[in-house]
Amino acid sequence: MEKTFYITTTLPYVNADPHVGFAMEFIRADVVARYKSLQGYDVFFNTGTDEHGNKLYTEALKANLSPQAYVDGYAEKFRGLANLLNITPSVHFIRTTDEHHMKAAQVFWTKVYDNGYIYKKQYQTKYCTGCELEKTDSEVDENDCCLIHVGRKVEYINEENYFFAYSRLADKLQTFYDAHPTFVIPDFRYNEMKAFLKNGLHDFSISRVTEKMPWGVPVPGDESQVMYVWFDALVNYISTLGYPLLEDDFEKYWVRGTPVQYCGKDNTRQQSSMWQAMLIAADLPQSEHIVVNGFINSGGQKMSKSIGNVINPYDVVARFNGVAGELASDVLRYYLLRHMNSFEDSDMTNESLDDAYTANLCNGLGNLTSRVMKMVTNYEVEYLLPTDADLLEFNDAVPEDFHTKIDQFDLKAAMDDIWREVNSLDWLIQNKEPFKVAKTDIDEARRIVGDLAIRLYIIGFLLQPFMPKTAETIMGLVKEKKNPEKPLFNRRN
RNA sequence: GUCGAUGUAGCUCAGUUGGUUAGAGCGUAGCACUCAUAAAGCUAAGGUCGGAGGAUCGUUCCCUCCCAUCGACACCA
Repeated sequence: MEKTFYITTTLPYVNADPHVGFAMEFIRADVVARYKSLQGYDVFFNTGTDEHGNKLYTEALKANLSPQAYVDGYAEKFRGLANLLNITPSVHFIRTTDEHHMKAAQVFWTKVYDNGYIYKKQYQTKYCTGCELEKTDSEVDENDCCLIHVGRKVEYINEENYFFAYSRLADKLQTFYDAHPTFVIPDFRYNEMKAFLKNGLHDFSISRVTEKMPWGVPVPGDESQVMYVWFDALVNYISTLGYPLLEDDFEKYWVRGTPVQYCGKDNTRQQSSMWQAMLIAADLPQSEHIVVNGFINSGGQKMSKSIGNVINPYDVVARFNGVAGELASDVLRYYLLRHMNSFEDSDMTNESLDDAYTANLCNGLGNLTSRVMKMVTNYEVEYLLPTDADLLEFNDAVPEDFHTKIDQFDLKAAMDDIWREVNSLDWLIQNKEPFKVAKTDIDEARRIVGDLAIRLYIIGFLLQPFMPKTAETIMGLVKEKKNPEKPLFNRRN
């Protein structure tokens, strides 16, 4: 039976331009997807956009647009990210406003309802007459006063909502956690989830009154309610696989494909607890791993428009177009993959990006390629390259633990391995001085340079999932024994 | 407040089941080479390993307390 693999990002909520934090998540998932493809897996890679809910509804009204038109505009911006970041072209892009998804969400709801995990209950919402808005618990102080209108107590409004019987799934969730010690990665996030579960689960509301907020998936059999956006959005991870159909792609990728879900740390609970409980309630198998990313700050502060430190992925790629040409997307990929911590919060600035570019791409990888290939062409060196099959195995040509690091989603550590190899090739050239040897013993020089070329090829090979275009360029040059016509990465002025 | 982390060279971080001079990359200064994108290589400067106690022959690495920073503690996609 063929090996299958499933990986998905979270679906970003489309109330703002694509954030570099999501670009990082998207790139990481892409690296794993590409890596698994190289390993011979049949890979299903999912991403998309989350497009329902109150926030988008009110924003659309403000912009004088229909909600659909409003989210259509954003969906394109997010879809464009795939091109910008050179994401593998076979990526599936699902929108929660897709007709199939909405139907799937309704079937999912019905299944959970039939299993007895959805019930109707009076729900008390908080309403600030100053803001003329409903308030959540985090938007009021301990005396139930609005944080914006200080001292003004909110009013309580009773409405009927559907609730999800989360609390009744605690035991099953606990059993699942106990049996899967690496379910959430990294483990400190898993510990948070275990503590959360231990503190006890409360049922939560999963619908809204249509009259107030119609922008959602209608609750099956009750036109007066729409699903709360969380409930509908989470179902995308399986609706993209054809759910409610349980054969074909669903069986192939969800059941057999060890589903991996990437998310940001603000999504840990939704992915690793609530969604898993929902799956149990619908009699469906759990995810295999939830991989949680940290946030990207800039200059030690959270990115925000008012501080003016927001870094837009489109701007970054545009900025490197002039010096790196079609490899510009790889510059951003390189930086986010190697210079951001694999699991914890990281800091990104244009200065550190420029430093990393100059040090490791211009002076490192790019320069190494030039110096090796120049000698290959000058001395007319011949060599035999290893096969893909050789390189996919654990062998001497591949850094120890390289594959393990990727399997554990520590992509930064794997990148560090590759650059250790770049550095050691530079050191080798300096140490063996083939350019001097060539003057007295051309055969020996060819032997040294041939070895360098093979090792450069391996660097290109290993780099494929991380920096696809750069990898392809390097492997092509070594294969064809050609000197690059121009530097891979030009220096910035 | 409760629980959990983190605090190591200018910056980003690694590290030791406790044992002679604490590591890497980037940055800085000097030397030197020419295959290469004035790149690469070598050398150097720079740290009381957050603070205070304790256990130990001995700890940055164990225990206690304190300080600082951060995260989780649910209806914020």
